Amino acid sequence: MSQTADELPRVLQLLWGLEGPARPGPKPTLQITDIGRAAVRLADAAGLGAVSMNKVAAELGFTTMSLYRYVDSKDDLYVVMVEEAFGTPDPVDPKADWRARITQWAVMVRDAIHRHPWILQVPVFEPPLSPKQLLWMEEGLRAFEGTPLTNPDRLSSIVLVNIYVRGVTQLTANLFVNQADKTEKEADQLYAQRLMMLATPERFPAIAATFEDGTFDDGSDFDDDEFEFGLTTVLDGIEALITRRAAGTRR
Amino acid sequence: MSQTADELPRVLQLLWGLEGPARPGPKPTLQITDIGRAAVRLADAAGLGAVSMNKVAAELGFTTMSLYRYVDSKDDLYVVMVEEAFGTPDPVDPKADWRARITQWAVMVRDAIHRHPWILQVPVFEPPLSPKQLLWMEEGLRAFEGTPLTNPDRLSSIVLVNIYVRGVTQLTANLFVNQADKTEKEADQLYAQRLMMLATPERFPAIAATFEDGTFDDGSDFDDDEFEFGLTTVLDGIEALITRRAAGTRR
DNA sequence: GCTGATCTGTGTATGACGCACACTGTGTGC
DNA sequence: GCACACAGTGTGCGTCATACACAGATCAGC
Repeated sequence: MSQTADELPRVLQLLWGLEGPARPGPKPTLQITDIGRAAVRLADAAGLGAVSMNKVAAELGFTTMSLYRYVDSKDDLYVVMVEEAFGTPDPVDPKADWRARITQWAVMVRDAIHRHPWILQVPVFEPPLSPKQLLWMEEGLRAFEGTPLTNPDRLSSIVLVNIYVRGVTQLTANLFVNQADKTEKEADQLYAQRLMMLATPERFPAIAATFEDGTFDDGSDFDDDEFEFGLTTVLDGIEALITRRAAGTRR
Repeated sequence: MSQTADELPRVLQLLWGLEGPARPGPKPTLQITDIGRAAVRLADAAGLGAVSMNKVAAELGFTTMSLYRYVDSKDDLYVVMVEEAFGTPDPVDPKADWRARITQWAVMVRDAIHRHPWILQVPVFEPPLSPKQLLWMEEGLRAFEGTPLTNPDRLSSIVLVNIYVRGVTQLTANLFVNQADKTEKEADQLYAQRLMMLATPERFPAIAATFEDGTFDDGSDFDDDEFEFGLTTVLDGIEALITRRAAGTRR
């Protein structure tokens, strides 16, 4: 039933600073954050594909296998990288209303991803348990303080916002994760060209109708517009729930 | 400016059936869908990690390198796999209202992912251009017929729904993608235990408050509830937009 | 029906990768 | 002062994506 610290995966123990009692033998030279930082440096410079145990170790002046003293697998390395890349969230403005607070939180998440676009390529196997990820979650939940939302409501809502931000950022940012030899604009134009060639009005009337009036090639900031559109929509949905809860409705 | 078929990546040419003029030399033995089906079989049986060029080729009785006659890279193989895995969407019910239609569409997407959970692990580099992906998009757009939403509204909305379904399914389904040696329930319980151990009320009051009243261990169908909660919220947000558009507001 | 261009599928090879394992030397707690 | 647990090393294995040269098959054009 109860759970003790030493049953945790080693990575989580290290990230949470849960050292066991003092033991004989040499002390570790590295800190897990050193490894994370080195890996993040590589990923920022050349994408997630450039991160290998070998390269990270070399970056630190160690051998490949030494990393396995800190990290049980490459997936664990990813956990450390994400932890490092997201960093600590700024506290949401306590004086603002919930919409402004959630927006602030969503923008922070998006900015973090923009700083480290490879985050979206990291394969996810488990829900987060690392300290900074939980801090982000905590901060997100706090943004709903003062609303009539129940605790499960708040959890589901912040999860929804998080899902949205990740998803839309993946959609709008994946092109500049890609290769550096194409600008985002060029990639967009190429896509629009191909889409209009393939999605013929006969077989795909709705798609064709959507794109024929130049939705794609207006110069406006498509990414920001799309981000705001979806966020507004999600917030409107949450607002509807808040209204219902304020009226005392259960469903 | 204009785009011709032969500038398309080979995979797209094959998926769209855009054969060039007849040329000398032997005709291909395989069809691109054969490759997709074989790869999907492997992924369904043992996860995306079990898909290698080698194994797919062996499954078909060919050599590894033969696949490169059809597919330029492993990423292209992924495209073919996703195309095969999603299949053709059922048409949405034209008599239902837009909420029912979108819900139907969202459930279809979710079901497809549930049938092939590895879909969520496939790295995404480009927006989709394959025929069946466009068919899903077309069908989603058609679900908004009869609403006062503009074409860009509809595109953004269906993108939002798609983002949501993928995201929430990843969150609720990633555990059964994982290893077969843990049931989903066990994994959930382990997670809840660890979360309650790590997210102490002093440092993480909001998280602790959310989980202390047993949000996680009620036996109810957490996945379905969460899916419905978010979808309802998203649809409520879109409904707010529809109301605004019906009132003739531009913003 | 011949011919030659051209394509399909094969065989071999390469460099990178994650990681298992046995080992060495070190420095700490007793 | 000493034993020994542990940090970091070196080597090696199996797997992977994919480059490249090649052999044989096959069809278009004459």
